[in-house]
Amino acid sequence: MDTIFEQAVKGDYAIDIPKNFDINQIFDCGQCFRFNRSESCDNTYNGIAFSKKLTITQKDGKVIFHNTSKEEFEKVWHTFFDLDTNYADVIGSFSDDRVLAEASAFSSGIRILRQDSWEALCSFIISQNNNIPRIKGIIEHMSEKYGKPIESESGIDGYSFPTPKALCDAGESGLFALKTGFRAKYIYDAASKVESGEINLSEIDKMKLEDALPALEAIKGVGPKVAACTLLFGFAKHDAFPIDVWVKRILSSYYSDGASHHFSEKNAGIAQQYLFYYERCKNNIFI
DNA sequence: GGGCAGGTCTAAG
DNA sequence: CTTAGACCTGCC
Repeated sequence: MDTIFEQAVKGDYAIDIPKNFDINQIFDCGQCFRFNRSESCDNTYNGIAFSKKLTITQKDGKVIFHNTSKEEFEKVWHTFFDLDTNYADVIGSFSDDRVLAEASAFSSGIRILRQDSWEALCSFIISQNNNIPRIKGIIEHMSEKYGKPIESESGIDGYSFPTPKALCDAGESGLFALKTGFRAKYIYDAASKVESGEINLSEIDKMKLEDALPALEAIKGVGPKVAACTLLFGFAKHDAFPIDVWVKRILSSYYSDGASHHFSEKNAGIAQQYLFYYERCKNNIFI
């Protein structure tokens, strides 16, 4: 029932592979939790973003957006895959740093997805002190229970990520029932503050990084790392620089001066993602 | 089976 | 301002 053709067929939309585009790196580098490698088709991922189901294949010089119109590609996926950013230029700007240059070369197919800001906020709250399989499981169950079904001729393709209101209505107990553990009260606080307008995500979108970080950190359970991830992956603020255990390890082992002047620049977040992916692959952590 | 996972909160110095 | 412990749960 889940069979799809790897080649473009009627109803699909195909483009030439953009520079610096590798779906395996894009979806396995840990930035996004709702896309999964297809078990039946090579170089194919299935996922949901912005209340739409996408099956995507990268093959024979093409990227195929299955069952997708040109209009939907231009309206949703062009932006989602950040196709207007020139990653070769970004990588070029890292060439003076030996470690970063090596990590960039290794990870050159990564693009920072422009995900929905609310979904990114929730997802990275859930990610704290947690592992990827469980994070994905919680998000899927949360969507099934509190999201809306995404319908097609073949039935229900999946569920959209729940709105802030839906998670408010679920209540802390409803969220705890999803096995979110101590994060339930954090997710509830985020949902309440966004739903009430105390936190305004479109205002945060307009803010400079230095203002946006503390604005998000007003939410319980949102610290510097979750705030930076939210801004990098949910607001496309490429200067946000999340420091997790892996990046911390790189910083302490290769930048013994402690200072990380390279990482306060405008594309520090992209640098972070290259370093993160590079370090995890070197340590055989397959996401 | 037990440690650990893309952290953050809280309570103390 | 810096630093231990605790924390839900279920992978590895």
